[in-house]
Amino acid sequence: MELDKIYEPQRFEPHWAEWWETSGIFKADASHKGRAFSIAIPPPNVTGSLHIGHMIGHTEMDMVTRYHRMLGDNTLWIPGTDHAGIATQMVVERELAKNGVTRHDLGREKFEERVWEWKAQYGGNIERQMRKIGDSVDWSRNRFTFDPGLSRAVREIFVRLYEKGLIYRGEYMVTWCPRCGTAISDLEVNHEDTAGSLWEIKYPVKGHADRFLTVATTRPETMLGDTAVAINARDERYTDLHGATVILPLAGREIPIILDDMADPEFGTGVVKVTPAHDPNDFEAGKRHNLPHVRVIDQSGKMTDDAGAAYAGLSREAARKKVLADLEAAGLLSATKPHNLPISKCQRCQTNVEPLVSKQWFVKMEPLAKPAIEAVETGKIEFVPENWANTYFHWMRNIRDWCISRQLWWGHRVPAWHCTDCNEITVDRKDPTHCHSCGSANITQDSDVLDTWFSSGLWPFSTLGWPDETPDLKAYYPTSVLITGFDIIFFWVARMIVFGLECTGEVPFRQVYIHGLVRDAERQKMSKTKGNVIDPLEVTEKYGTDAVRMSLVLAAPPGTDIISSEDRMQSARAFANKIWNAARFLFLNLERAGAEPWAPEEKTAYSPEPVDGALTLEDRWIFSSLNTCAGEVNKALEAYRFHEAANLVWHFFWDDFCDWYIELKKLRFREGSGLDANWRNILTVFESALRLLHPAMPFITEELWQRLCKDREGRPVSIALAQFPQFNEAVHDADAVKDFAILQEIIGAARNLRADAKLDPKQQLDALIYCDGSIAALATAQKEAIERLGNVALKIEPSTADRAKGAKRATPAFDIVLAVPAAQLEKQRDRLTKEIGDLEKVIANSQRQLGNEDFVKKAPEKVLATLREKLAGYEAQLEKSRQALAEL
RNA sequence: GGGCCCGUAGCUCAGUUGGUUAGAGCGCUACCUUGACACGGUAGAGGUCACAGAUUCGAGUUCUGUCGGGCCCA
Repeated sequence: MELDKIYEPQRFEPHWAEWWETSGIFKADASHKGRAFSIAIPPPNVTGSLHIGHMIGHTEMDMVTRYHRMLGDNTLWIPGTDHAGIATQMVVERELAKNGVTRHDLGREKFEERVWEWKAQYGGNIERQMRKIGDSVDWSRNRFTFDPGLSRAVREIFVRLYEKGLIYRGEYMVTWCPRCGTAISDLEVNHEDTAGSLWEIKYPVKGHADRFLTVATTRPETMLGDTAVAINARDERYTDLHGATVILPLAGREIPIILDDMADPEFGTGVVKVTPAHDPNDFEAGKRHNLPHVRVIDQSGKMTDDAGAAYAGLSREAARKKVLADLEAAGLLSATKPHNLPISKCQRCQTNVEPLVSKQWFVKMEPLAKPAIEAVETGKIEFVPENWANTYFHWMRNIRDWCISRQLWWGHRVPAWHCTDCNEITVDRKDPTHCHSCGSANITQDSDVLDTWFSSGLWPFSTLGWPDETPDLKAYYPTSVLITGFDIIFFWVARMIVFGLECTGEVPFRQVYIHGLVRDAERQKMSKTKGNVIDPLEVTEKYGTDAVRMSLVLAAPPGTDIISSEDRMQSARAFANKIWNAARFLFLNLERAGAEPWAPEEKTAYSPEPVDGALTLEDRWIFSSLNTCAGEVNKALEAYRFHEAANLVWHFFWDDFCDWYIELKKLRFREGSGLDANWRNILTVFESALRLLHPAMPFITEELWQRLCKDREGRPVSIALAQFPQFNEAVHDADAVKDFAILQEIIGAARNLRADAKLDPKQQLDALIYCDGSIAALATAQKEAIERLGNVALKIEPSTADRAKGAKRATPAFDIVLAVPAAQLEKQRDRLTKEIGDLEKVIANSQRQLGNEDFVKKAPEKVLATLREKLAGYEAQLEKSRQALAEL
C-alpha cells in the first residue's frame, strides 16, 4: 500500500489511459435507461496535432462527460476527426514534391489512394494524444468525416438541398487562392491591416483635350481590366461628362463613364474605376450596367493575354510595378499617397487571395438561416456565456450564400453529373448511368469536391447513423451540449444548427458552451504558422496530465481567454502532490494502526460516525464542509462554471481536509487501534473527495481510489463509474460549522501572537483564554487541539477574571493572552494601534449609514439588522482593543 | 463604419441577481526540515476596484460619457 514519496504521474498515467480504453468502461449503451447525456467532439483536423488550445476544450468536455457519467446518466462522448480537404491535400502534395512528383503525375485516383495511405500512417496522431490525456470518449464510435456512413449523409443532404432548389451552380465572384488553386469561402480568409499606397491615375477623356478623370486605386494592376469609370449623377463637377467616354491608359481601350452611387462625391476625386472581373463591388456594378468582363489575372495569379502583351505572364506584383512605371513615363500617375488597407490572405497558406469569377456550387443560405436564428431566439439552443448569441445573430442575419465547391481532389466529390449531349445536370443519391434529362450515357461527374465544413456540419447526427433511424440517433440526439472555441462559431456551430434543423427537424444540441482561446504570454493566439504552440504532450510529460488539466480549468472562467503559463501548471502539480501525500500519510498511518484498507459503502452523501459514543467536532465540521462543497461543485458543473468547481474542491481538499482536519485527526491516532470510527470517518471523507476531484483530475484519483477500494466488494470497476457526491440538507451541521470557526480563530490568535513576538517557535508558551458559557465549553472540549495546533499550554478563565500580562488578542467571543515577555510586545502594540484605527473608521462609516434617515427607511430590515449587529460588534471590539493596548 | 469583450494586489485573474472591513493562485517578507508533503507548514505585507458623471438609502457590481487595450465582422 505504500506510495512513492513524491507524486510521479508518469508512473501510472499511461497505465490508466490504456486500461480505460481496453476495459471499455466508456462505451455507451443506447439501451441504457438513464437520462441521456451526449456530446460530439468538434472533430479536429486529421493532419493536426493536439495543441494546448484543444486541451482546454477537451478537459472541459471530459469534465462534463465524466460528471454526467458519475451522475448515472446514459453518457456518450463521440470522438473523431475531419478529413480537412485543403490541409490534407497540401501535406500529401508536399510529400510527393520531395520526389519531384505532382498530384497530376499520379492522377486523381492514385492520388486519393496516397492520401488514404497517408491517413492510415499519420492520421492517428491526434487520437493517440486524446488517449494520452484521458479523454473519456467511446472509441468504438470513433468517426471520420470521410467514412462511408458519413459520406452517405453528405450525399443525402446534398441531393435534398439540390432538389429543394437550395443548392445551385453558377458563375460568381468567389475568393480564390492562387497557391491552393481552389475557391475558398470568405471565412477561410484572414484580413490583415497593411501599410500600402493609394495611387491616383489620370484617365484622358475622349474628345476633351487636356481633360482627365482622376481615379484612386490601391490595386493599379487591375486597371488593365477596367471596363468603365463611375461618377455620381449628383456630382456637379462632372455633369458635362454624362455620356462621355475615357481612354484607358496603357490599354488604349475606350470605356464608358457610368453614373452610379458607388462613386462617393465626398471621397477623393469622386471617380472610381470599375473592374468587374476582379473586384466584388465592381462585379455588382458590372451587372447593374451590363459591363463586359476583361479578365487580366488568371487562377495562378499571373497576368493573362487580355492584360496586353507587355504584361501577360507577369506575376501580380511584377505587373503592378510595370504598370506604375509605365503610367509614370506617360505622365498619367498624378499622386502616390500612403494608405492603410486590409489585405486578404488564405488562412491555410497565407497567399494573397484574388477575387475571381468562376463556376461554383453554392448553398442558398437565407431560407436555411431563418429557422436557425429562431432556434436561438426561442431558447431551444442556449449559448453560454449568452453574449455569444449576438455574434451568432449578427452573422446569421447578414448571411451570404455559401460557396461549397473546392477545386481539390481530396474530399466528397460533388454528386452531380454533366451531360455532354444536353448540358443538363443529373444529381442523385445513386451514381447515375445516364442523363436524367435526355437519357444519354455521355455523362461525367463534376470534378469539384465539397468544402470540408459541409460534412462537419452534419457531425452531431451523421456520427449517430443519420440518415438511418438508428438506436444511437434515437438515444443520443439531440446532443446535450457543444463545447468549442468562439473562432468556429461561423464555420461550424452555425452550420450545424442549419443542417441539424434541415436534416432532422431538431436542434443538434441544446447548449453551446464557448470557451476562451489559449494565448501565450504575449497574448498571441497560438497557431502553427506563428510557431508559438505549446505541445500538450510535452507539458503533460513534465507536470502530469492532471496538473495541466487543472491549471487550464482554473485559468478558464467563462468568457475570458486563457493565458497559458507554466507557473500555473507548477502550482497545479503541487496540488496533485498534496493529494498524493495526503493519501500516503493516510495509508502509512492506517498500517501503523494495524487496520486493513477500508472504503465506505458507496453513497452520495454521508454523516459522521460517533467516536467512543460521541460525534467529534472535527468530524461534524468536515462532513458539513464536504456536503457544502459537493453541493456547490454540482451547481458549478451544471452551469459550466468549471473554474469554480475546480476552485471549490481545491480549497476543500487543501485548506479544510489537509490543513485542519488531518492535523486534528493526528491527535486521535493510536498505534494498533485498528480500524476505528476515526479511521472510518477520515477514509469516508477522503474517498468522497476523490470522487469530487475525479472529473478534473481523472488519473491521480483513479490511481488512489483503486488502491483504497481494491478489496471492497460490489464496487464499480473504476472511480469513473462511481456516484458523484451530492448535497444533502440533513447532513448539514450549522452548530459545528460555527463552533469550528471559533476554534480556528482561537488557534489563529495564538499563532499570530506568537509570530509577532518573534520567539522560538518550538518553545511552548502559556496561554490563558477568557470566556464563558458555550465558548468556555468549546475551549475545554478542544483544549488538546488548541494546545497542539497553537503550541501552547492552555488555561481557561472566566471573562471576569483579571487579565494576565502578555500579548493579548480580544475578540467578541473570547480574549486570549499569551505569556510573552514584555520586551517582545512591540509588534503587538503596532498591530493594536492599527487595529484601533481601522475600527474607528469602520464604526464611523456604519454610524453615518445608520444615521441616514433614508437608509433606515428604505433598506430591508435584514440589512439593517446585520449592520446594527455588526456595529455593536465593532464597538465592543474597539473597547477591547483599546483596553488591551492600555494594559500592555 | 457595425458589434463584442476587458481595465480589481507586483503578475495572471475570480468576484452569479446592487447590501460583511473586496478574494485566489503565483510572486514577495519573516520564521520553521514539527510523525504525508520544502511540489511543504505558520504568520504577514500588499488594492482611492482606469477616470468622470448619473441612478440609489447603498455601486467593484446598474446606466452614460471619456481614456486605454484586445477581438470579430464589413
